Amino acid sequence: MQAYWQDGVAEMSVNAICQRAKVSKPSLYKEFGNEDGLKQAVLRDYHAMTLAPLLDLLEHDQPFDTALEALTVYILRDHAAHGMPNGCLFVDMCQCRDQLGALAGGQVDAFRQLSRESYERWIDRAKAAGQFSSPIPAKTAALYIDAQIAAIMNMQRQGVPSSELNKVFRLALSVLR
Amino acid sequence: MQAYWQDGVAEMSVNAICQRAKVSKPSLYKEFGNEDGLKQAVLRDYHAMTLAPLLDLLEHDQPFDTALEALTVYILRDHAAHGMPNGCLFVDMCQCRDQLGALAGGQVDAFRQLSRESYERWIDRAKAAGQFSSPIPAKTAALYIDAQIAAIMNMQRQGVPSSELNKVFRLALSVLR
DNA sequence: ATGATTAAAAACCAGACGGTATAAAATGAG
DNA sequence: CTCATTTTATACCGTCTGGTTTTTAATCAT
Repeated sequence: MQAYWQDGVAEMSVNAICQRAKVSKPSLYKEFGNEDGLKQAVLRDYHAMTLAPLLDLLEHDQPFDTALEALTVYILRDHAAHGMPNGCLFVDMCQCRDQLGALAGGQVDAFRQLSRESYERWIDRAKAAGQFSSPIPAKTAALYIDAQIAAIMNMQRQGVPSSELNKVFRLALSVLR
Repeated sequence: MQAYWQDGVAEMSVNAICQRAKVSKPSLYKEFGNEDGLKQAVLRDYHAMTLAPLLDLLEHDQPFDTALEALTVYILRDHAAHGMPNGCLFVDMCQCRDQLGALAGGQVDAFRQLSRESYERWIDRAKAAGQFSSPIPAKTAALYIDAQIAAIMNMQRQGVPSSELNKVFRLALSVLR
């Protein structure tokens, strides 16, 4: 996961993974079957570690603005300070989805749909509670949030300073308040 | 260009390009030197055809809102209706920049910087003319616009319907008015 | 029609890829 | 200690990659 996250899924070969993890190739293939299986396993771990906590923020029974601020803080948190590479492995996998096999590719699709549905339900609940007054359709807002997060992660990996990321992301989300 | 645009730069090999263009491999290498040179040439053509006209919209001496609307229309125009593949070849190349050689990679960097500078100058001019009242720094706004365009192009390639792209993009730009 | 020039087709090259078989080394039970 | 099992390292396989060489075909001025 570390290798894929840091250097990009498209850049890491199975050989390089084995070398870096100090694991023999047969061992890797016994554990994961093939490259596709490895990527799927990595993506599942990454989701549980990084994406699920984000979606979980939205499930707590808190005011929309509070949840939105929590999401903002989570997205903009300093990766390096937590020993994480910059960028988002999931966003990276979405972007090279065509290069993925059936397992990892399907997993990407599933997680993407899950995220968008979570955002949409969240917005719907906020609307029902009268905390989301704008006439933006929930589906559109969900797509919008998803796109903004991906955009920030892309910029983070490109090396845009976090002060700029802060301004851009808060600017983007200001339209939802 | 068509091949890279349609199938993704990371997916197209030199062999596949030759086959598709019905050109012999030695001819291609005589013309472009190597794969990196081919990609650079493609990117230059793509920029002249698709990116430069966009940046050119901003240079006309028209009110900020008018230019913003022209930009919106240009970004949201129907690719299929003009015989173009969905998505943006430049955005694709930015995202797999690490897989590019020195020539194409440098060209990507140059064009990216050029775009952001154009946006920034445009905002600065609008501010000076009193047509951009919000306190957003020009640099941040430039980064923001760049990110929004890339996000729309990514969604377009993912197959998000254009009606949704319209709503999302106009929502994103509404913060600049 | 012929001979020089150019382009294309095909085969070829070394290296890297994903994936596997085989042989050596480490491990654990009796 | 010994034998059976498992893990590892190494070498290997076929295929594909970017890139070249060689041979064949087409062009064209004379």
